[in-house]
Amino acid sequence: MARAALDIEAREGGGVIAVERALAVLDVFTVGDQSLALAELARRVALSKPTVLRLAKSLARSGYLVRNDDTTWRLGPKLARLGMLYQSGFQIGDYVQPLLRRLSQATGESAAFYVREADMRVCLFRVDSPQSIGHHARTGDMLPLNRGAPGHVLLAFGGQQGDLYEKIRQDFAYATYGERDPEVSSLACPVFRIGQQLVGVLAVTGPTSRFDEAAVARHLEPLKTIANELTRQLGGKTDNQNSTHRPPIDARRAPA
Amino acid sequence: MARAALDIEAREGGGVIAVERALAVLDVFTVGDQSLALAELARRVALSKPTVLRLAKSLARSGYLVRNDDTTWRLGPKLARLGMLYQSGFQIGDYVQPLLRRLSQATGESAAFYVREADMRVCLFRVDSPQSIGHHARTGDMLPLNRGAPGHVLLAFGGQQGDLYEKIRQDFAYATYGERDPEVSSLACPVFRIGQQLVGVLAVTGPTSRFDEAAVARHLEPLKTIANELTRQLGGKTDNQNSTHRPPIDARRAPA
DNA sequence: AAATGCCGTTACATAGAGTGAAACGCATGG
DNA sequence: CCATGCGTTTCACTCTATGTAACGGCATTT
Repeated sequence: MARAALDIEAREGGGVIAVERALAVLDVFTVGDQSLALAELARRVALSKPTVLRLAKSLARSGYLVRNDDTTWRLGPKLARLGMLYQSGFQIGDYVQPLLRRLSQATGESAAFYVREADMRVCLFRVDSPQSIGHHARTGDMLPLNRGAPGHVLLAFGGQQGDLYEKIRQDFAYATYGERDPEVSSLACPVFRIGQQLVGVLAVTGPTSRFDEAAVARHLEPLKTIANELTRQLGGKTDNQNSTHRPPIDARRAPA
Repeated sequence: MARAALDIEAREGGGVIAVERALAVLDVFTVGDQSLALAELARRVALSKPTVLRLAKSLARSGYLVRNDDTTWRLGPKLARLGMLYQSGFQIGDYVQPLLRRLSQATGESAAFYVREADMRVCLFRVDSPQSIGHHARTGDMLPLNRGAPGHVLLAFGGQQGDLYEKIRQDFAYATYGERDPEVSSLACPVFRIGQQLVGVLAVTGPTSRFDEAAVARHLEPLKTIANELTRQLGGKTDNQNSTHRPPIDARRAPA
């Protein structure tokens, strides 16, 4: 038997080992690999080939993998369906997507919408700028909360303690310059729904090379305007100001 | 033990029962249900509550489900990531999406791109018209090949026999009026890549009420123009005509 | 107040499912 | 022509996955 650490965790966590192994097979697919051979899958998940073959067969029978004619495997269409269902469960796509397009057009940069998911942030929607370059976050990407402007804003309006987060709660905005990825900088604003509950953050993202403080100052107004519009559409109250001026201290928002 | 028919199939197919059961748990989520209770999941997959609880725990540990504070379950962010990877594996999104927007704008209807996946067609990309109404296909939806214009066109250029398909191969287009869903009509054109290999079909879709033969005649030219442009971008050869006139018989395309 | 029903969860004994080593035939390439 | 690596099948063994039963909590009903 394998006795891998992950198996023990699965069992002790009250889970099913075979299931987590199968999901691990899906997880080894990354942006680079369109199709993977059985032996390659087995190597990446550190399981025997017969075991991975059985798991892959079951994944394929359910539409989560597809077996190519050359016996390699690729991800299956069921994942697209469920990915859309995950997205649409938030019931904000109809509002967010058009505004992302406007935001991208107004700033000339890429625009994205992030939600918090446990101790991570997920890029729920994204509109690429025509001049988009390099390695940026894609829809569905999971990134850390403590790196990058969107993450910090999510933390701030999730009630995080600290001077930095106090300041973000006052400004209703935050910018980072190459913090998570040296080549990527971003500016983010919170979005609320009815009851002033945090829904997520709207962000403008661009390459650090052209995304300096002057650019941030330029992008702040359209971002705030559109974030406020989104907040209004979702039933939340706006912060009554969308200029680039330092906002007055606003105590309406209480940490959770 | 359960001895369900699906379990026997899984085993005899050389698969892993527990895995297919877990995937069945994901499959019970549909557009309506944002979050589901454990008991409801157990009912839908016809398994005992302890079993489903263990499966759900494993699904959640891997990010395929999320446990809400009220102990209900919803789909997890990993599905969005893998759904995007499935899409991007086709390496056509950068070309298709802008053209779908143009097509939707030119016709005033929704536009979609379908690919064949075994004996089904999958809506790989979709751009909703501003006047979109009712129940239409969504990105990731799996639909039958033998119902609806996109399905028939995929069959035709997949080499299907029959007078109907011979005609579609001549016209490079086909329209259906409420065939799959009485309220939905559509017009579809094939798209090819290098070597004249079928990539998928471009389609215009609208409510049957306003999608009559006159509308199809109006939409045919922009659809063909944009389908040809896409084919050109993907390295395929176009059919040398994009008018609404009956095309001459063209024998370049051989059934697979 | 008591009772009922349904929820999510835990414990446990048992059946049998999942497992990997070994061996197979088949390409591929040195 | 051998060597290597591929996908696949077989098979005996172990331990995993399973459902029943029972628990406590929470509404709603009686």
